[in-house]
Amino acid sequence: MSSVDDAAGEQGALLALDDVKPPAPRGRRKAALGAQEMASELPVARVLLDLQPAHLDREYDYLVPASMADGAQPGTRVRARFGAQEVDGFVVARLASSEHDGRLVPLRRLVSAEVVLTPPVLRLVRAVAERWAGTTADVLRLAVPPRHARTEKEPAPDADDAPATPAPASWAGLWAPYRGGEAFLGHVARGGAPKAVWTPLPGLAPALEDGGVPTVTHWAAAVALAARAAVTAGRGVLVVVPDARDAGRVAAAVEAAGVPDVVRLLAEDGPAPRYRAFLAAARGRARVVVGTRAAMFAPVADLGLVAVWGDGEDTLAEPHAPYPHARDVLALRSDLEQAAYLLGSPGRTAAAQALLAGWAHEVVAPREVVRARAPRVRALTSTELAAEGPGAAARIPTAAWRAARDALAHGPVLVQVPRTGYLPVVACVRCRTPATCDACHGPLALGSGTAAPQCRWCGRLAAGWRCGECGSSGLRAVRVGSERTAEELGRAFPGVPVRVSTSTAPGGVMDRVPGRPAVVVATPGAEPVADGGYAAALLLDAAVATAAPGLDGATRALHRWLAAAHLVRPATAGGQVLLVGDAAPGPTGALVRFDPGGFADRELAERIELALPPAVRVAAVTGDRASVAALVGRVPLATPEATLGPVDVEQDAPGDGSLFDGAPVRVVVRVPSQHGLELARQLRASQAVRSAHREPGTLRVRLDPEELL
DNA sequence: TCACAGTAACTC
DNA sequence: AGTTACTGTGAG
Repeated sequence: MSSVDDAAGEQGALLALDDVKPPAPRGRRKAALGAQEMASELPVARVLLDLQPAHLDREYDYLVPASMADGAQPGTRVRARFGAQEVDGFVVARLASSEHDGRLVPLRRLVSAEVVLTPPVLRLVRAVAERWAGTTADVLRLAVPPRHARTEKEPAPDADDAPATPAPASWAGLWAPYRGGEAFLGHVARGGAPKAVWTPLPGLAPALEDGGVPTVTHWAAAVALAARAAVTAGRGVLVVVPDARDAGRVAAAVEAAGVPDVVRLLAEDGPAPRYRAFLAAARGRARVVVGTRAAMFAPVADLGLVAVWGDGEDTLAEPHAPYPHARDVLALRSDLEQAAYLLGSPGRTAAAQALLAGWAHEVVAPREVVRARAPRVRALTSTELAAEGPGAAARIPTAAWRAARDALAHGPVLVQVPRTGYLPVVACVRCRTPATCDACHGPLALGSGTAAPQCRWCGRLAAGWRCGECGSSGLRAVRVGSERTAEELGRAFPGVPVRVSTSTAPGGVMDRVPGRPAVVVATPGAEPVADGGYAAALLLDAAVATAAPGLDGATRALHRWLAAAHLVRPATAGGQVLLVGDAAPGPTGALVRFDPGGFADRELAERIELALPPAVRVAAVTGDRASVAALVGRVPLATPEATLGPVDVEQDAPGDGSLFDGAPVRVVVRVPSQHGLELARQLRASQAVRSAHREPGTLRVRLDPEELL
């Protein structure tokens, strides 16, 4: 036994018996062997360790060496011995004594004296782990970014004590058209914690007097005013958005609204800027944090408002265990920290609608206001076009070409295409069997050159492809991508610039385009804002959008269409939206009426009827058959009536074939919402048993799975 | 009688 | 997870 352990052992015994005595070094022997002195005040640190196994998910007590007495405060990063290994952790409390009745071992190292895990965030982390049946360590990894030592040592930037400047006069009254809008804002300004699900009006905010900020969307300006209200009340603000572009837009709007100390927190900026922004929040310098998903855990001090923009975008769903969704994490957080909650989106998910059942208020504008601000929307379905003759069945029917041409005389035209690429999905020309890769069975796509089809999963070229069913070597397009669409539009409108805004386009995703005539081809979520608004938008391949598998296909499609429609001028200014292709009637009608709330209301009613989420709480357990059975077998709430499956699931994502040992199956456990937390607890307990017993195989437990069926 | 594998327990 | 302590059966 090492000298350190020896000393600690005696210290531990002392601690276990009576209250801690300052650990006076007793005897030459220990001093000679290098025993450490322990802190004289609060010599015990309770630590959350970064341990993977579920059954180790609890706190452990360590002795605090005298050298760390001041530094190892709650919230700091430490390293400690755990069994034979040394692991990272966070101090969560300093105590006079421990309840542990074994020996205590001293902390090994104070990694940094920076307090990075604040008490409110710790409470949130615990609540998220519980609610999504995950481990605290997993959630901590999402909540606290990796340390960047150099950034930590940087001198604090000169405190620009820029006082808040007045809000732009032209933005006054942005919330006035909404029922409950001014009330919400006032409540926030008085330091209250109202909760709102908000359907913003489309279009752009009034231009600023000083012209300092170009084209700000109405929603971003409205969010900025809400942030300003909370800051006025002396509290902090957190805004979570789907991507960096939106973060830039909101941050610019908040600054334009005269609010100082705005910080962007984006994972994609890289470790140093990310940690810098995180530290600014942790040190209380940032009063408004605008960021993407991971920012939902940002340690904003005295949080007064959390806002989530773009519910319905899949980037708000955390892809790492335990897969919490920003919408729900922030709802939880707003309750835990008595902060206001604002959920806004062009569309509305069933989950957002469910928040209106007793938790949040709906903030929407009356119909006549919506009608006055929205563009005119037409659905060019094939029945509607039947009279038109040959052009009706085309991907872009004659009526759409005509509308685009007319609109181009007045400004830019947005063309939304569901997919990037040229011909991203191809099939056998004769029997229409989808063309797949011989090597990995991934889908084949055709590029714009004359090159051979290429696998979208493994990248292999399929030169000399032949249909596995009929032997034909000819290919036909099943889907047309943004590149090919841009090419067609360029030919159709010679002299008009065609710009492509997609992740794979040469220029990437564009933030903004000028108000001059141009065709702008974009994939959903990548639409640039046009100065002055688009004269028209064409939403192509509508049927593709609503045919997406899963419960949320229609909701998602409607969201994408509305998001594009938001960028178009009002009907009174000639703005027009054309939905092209036969989509499901539900979302089509909702787009024409510009009514995501009504759609979500019907959607939720249907789910209540069918006992589908979010009307019920659902957990999906995926893995090899034996593991799934064992895990679910220990969950009392998983009664036969509450359990669906197991069903075989195919792992269709490229390259995650090795995730599970055997053929994966999935069991779905479905319980009434009020039993949701208990279900999560039971699943967590069962996973702890599983890890303690070292049951073989691989498993994934997911609450509120986004994709079902 | 000792060996070593399979297993149960523990880690502050 | 990583490690150790502890059963049990088997060859010598």
